[in-house]
Amino acid sequence: MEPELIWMRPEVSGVGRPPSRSRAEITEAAVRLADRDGLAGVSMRHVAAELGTGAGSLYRYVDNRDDLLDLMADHVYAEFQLGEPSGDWLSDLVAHGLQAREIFRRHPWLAELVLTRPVVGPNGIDVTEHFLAVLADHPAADGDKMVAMAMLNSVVAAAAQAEASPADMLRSARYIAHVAAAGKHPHLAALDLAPDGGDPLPGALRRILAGLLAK
Amino acid sequence: MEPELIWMRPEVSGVGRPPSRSRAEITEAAVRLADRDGLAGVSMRHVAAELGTGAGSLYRYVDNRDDLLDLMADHVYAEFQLGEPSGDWLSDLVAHGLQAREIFRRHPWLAELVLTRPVVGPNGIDVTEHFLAVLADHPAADGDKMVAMAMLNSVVAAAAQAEASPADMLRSARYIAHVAAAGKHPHLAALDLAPDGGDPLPGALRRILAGLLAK
DNA sequence: CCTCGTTCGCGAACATCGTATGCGATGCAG
DNA sequence: CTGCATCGCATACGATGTTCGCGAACGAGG
Repeated sequence: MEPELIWMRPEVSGVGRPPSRSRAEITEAAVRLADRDGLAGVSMRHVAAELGTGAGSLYRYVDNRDDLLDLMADHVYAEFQLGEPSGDWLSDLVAHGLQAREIFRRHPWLAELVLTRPVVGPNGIDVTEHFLAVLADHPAADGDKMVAMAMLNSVVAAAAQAEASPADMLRSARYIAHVAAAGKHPHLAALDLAPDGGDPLPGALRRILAGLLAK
Repeated sequence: MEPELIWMRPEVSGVGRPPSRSRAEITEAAVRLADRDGLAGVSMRHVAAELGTGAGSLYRYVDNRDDLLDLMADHVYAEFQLGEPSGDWLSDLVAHGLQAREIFRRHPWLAELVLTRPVVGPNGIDVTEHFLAVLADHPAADGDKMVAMAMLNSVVAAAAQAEASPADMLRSARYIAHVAAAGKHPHLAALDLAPDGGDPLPGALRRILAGLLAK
């Protein structure tokens, strides 16, 4: 009956026997495990084993598995290096997106998490604040800025996911080639997606952000 | 050892006892169930029960649960009404996005699915072909068109998800208000997201697409 | 019409999962 | 030193995805 985000609930109760572990410790173990075995490997039992404790004990720190996933996503968001805005908001945001890709590369499980749920822990909030700070002098409406941030995240996450599971991409490409060969989808058959060398992401982010936040 | 999409695998084998059900029948049962109980309610056992059969029997039609989810997503994509391009690509794409929202509203489980995996079944392919047809005369690069399509999907799916689970939105908003009150996030505290009446999505889609596909 | 080969439907089984509960141990406040 | 709230843990429960083996069902070939 407490539908509050986990960060709204106090970690220590103050009275009674003090806990032997912390949320941070559990989160780190879960992240370590996800980095090694993927999101599916993050079961309550495995996390508990990683900490040398029992599965049920985790529920003293976390209401359910979703809480743990929230903690994990926000935890790795601490890896963002949030510098001072340079005055060139476009370059700053593109750099921010590239930084996000590095984090997604270090933690391949993060993309799926970010696409499904919003990251609104302390670190997620700091990232949002930084994003808004970069755009502080931009005339766009606040709503549009938030949309731009969400789309920057989505694009980078989607790119990271494609990068992380090339087998799935090939499967889709094989099927598309198959139906294109049938001849009933001329535009699809005429698709030319060959990258012209180099990293396509920076240019894509530039165009997307410039388009979205055009004056 | 057959890493092909389910639509590449033949449904009927031609020899031996013929199956008593079809992929379509199973997919419809799964969709019906998801509409009623959400994605979590779509378990192999429940789907089987809906069809009056055993859980193991489904594996004659589908390799695993993910295959079934692929089938479901593509199945509801048949609800798209793909008319002839009007010549005004922007209006056509906005209308397409609003149509997508209607589908997401009818099938609240679809948003999560679309955000996680690409929809590349027969109907998904048709939708893509239609999207490209609308943009046939547009000078943008093919890659940019595909990015635009992905982002249109993401935005609508995200909006639909927010619409479908207002409780989660309120939880996040409550937390954000809490940290904003602490005073260390001035830009966040100054956020003004009040909608100025009316449906904000059409305008947002217009701006996004116009920005993305600007000449 | 009968037989053969193959596939089907199904029930049982297996490993694993998230989660609830009860109990003895623990450590701080007074 | 005592009281007591909280802790850690073992156990248990229901449900999940998936595999396997069996007998029944069906179409094709003779």
